[in-house]
Amino acid sequence: MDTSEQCTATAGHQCKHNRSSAGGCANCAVRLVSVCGALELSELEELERISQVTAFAPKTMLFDQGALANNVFNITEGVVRLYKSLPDGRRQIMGFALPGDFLGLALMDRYGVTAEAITPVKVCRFQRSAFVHYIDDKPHLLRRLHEFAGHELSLAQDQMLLLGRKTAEEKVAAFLVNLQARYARIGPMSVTIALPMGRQDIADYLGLTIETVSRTLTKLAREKTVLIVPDGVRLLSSERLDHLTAA
Amino acid sequence: MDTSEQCTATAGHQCKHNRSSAGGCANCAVRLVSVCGALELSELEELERISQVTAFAPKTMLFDQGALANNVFNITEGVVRLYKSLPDGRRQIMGFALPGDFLGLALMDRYGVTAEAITPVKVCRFQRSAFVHYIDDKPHLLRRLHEFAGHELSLAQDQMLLLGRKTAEEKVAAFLVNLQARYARIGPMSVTIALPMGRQDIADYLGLTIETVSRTLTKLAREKTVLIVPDGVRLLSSERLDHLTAA
DNA sequence: CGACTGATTGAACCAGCTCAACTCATGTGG
DNA sequence: CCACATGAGTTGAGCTGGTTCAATCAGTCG
Repeated sequence: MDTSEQCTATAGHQCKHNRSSAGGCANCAVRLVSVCGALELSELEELERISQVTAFAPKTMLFDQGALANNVFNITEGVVRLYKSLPDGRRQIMGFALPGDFLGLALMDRYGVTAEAITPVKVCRFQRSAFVHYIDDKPHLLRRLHEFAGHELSLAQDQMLLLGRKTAEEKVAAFLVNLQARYARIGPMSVTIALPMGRQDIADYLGLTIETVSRTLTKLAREKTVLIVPDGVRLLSSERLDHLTAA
Repeated sequence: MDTSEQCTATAGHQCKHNRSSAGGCANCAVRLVSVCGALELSELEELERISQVTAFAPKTMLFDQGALANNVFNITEGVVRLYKSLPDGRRQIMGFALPGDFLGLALMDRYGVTAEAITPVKVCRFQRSAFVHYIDDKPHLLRRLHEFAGHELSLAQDQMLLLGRKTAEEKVAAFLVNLQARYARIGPMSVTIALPMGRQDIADYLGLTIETVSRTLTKLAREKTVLIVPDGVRLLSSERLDHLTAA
């Protein structure tokens, strides 16, 4: 597997200040839902100067568990999986990062997880040192980062409850409902949920095996709770799903 | 069960400015490992003015999942369990808070978990609004809070890996080793680990049943990896435990 | 002493896992 | 255009780690 970053020193010039959606941060589609939403236009320009738009192909690594955290990232397009691995290959996916999500929130000196692109991904990348310095005299941005961290922590606790105490069916239902809600934050509300990640990723996120995920989805489809479509799922009975999710 | 707070409006006068270890914050045993460690002496005095030392008896509730987060807490003595419950009674303990730990770190408007004293507990309690105001012009304290939140998040991720992918034996071993490390931060390093929480609490923390926890401890004891003592465990083979924890 | 609470142990069970076969696209090169 | 890999997903059949249910044990308190 290609584990190198795209658009590094050798390729950086291709990307710098070359925003995907022309107009830079001010026109960024995910600005308001991202940490940048806390910034004034003048501050945005300053931030833009230390940012670097970078693209990652599917299955390439943004950063590796345990490596020095030289960069922090704001995702603008695509989906990233964040995971920890055990020496024998067991893997737990901590979450799927979507556009608007910030990677490196904790600002710690080493990455706690590995991040890999699932789809083609675009990010705003910042040198951590530059970003930390930028924050220094912007307590409102630090507050925003802290809010995001608090939200992450809350999600992590929900996930602990899920992993420790829920059944396979409840896990899969919660996964679908939560993903729907997250998509709704960055795009139109829809009952058709794209699943860019494979079944193995879903399994490693829910603490199940790929077979159990497959069987559970089939079961939900048999009872007309969902309809399985190519690369996604349509939620037919939110009622049933909500019941499974809450319980 | 008594779910009322000790030392509230009716009893507050008994506690206010009546530090357990005389001398107030400046002499606080856990100050340096707590969020207060980031403060100057003059700032400490100001903080002390908005704090209220409060005691909780075992099995009393500090706050309830979903309630308005009117207070934040800094634990100075005792052990607190933090958990989420499902409507049918299933419970997941998110963590055990020890002296030096801060509750309400995320500063969100509602508590995400329930907090209950396991042992007799003493805390410094702050009105959240007063605490947030106090922070306003102290970015170094906010940075400290953010560091703590990042650490919490990292622990939560370790716990997700544990819950999703580890065996009962690995879970119990990790629990003991981690608890040993946390005790060592606030007291002398020791191979004898107090277990103030019951087996059911350990089970609900590790995503197991009480019987499996008991059987696993018995197994570790049979093979001389640990020695079970009243209200605790002595770690006999850190080597074996570390091996189980890493794997 | 009896009553109660927490912990341990045993035995049967089962949700989810393992192993294996099969399906269904998608791709590829002869 | 077809033969044939290749990879992701599904399905089946049997197994097992951990649960469930139940009995026993060990303190502790009144």
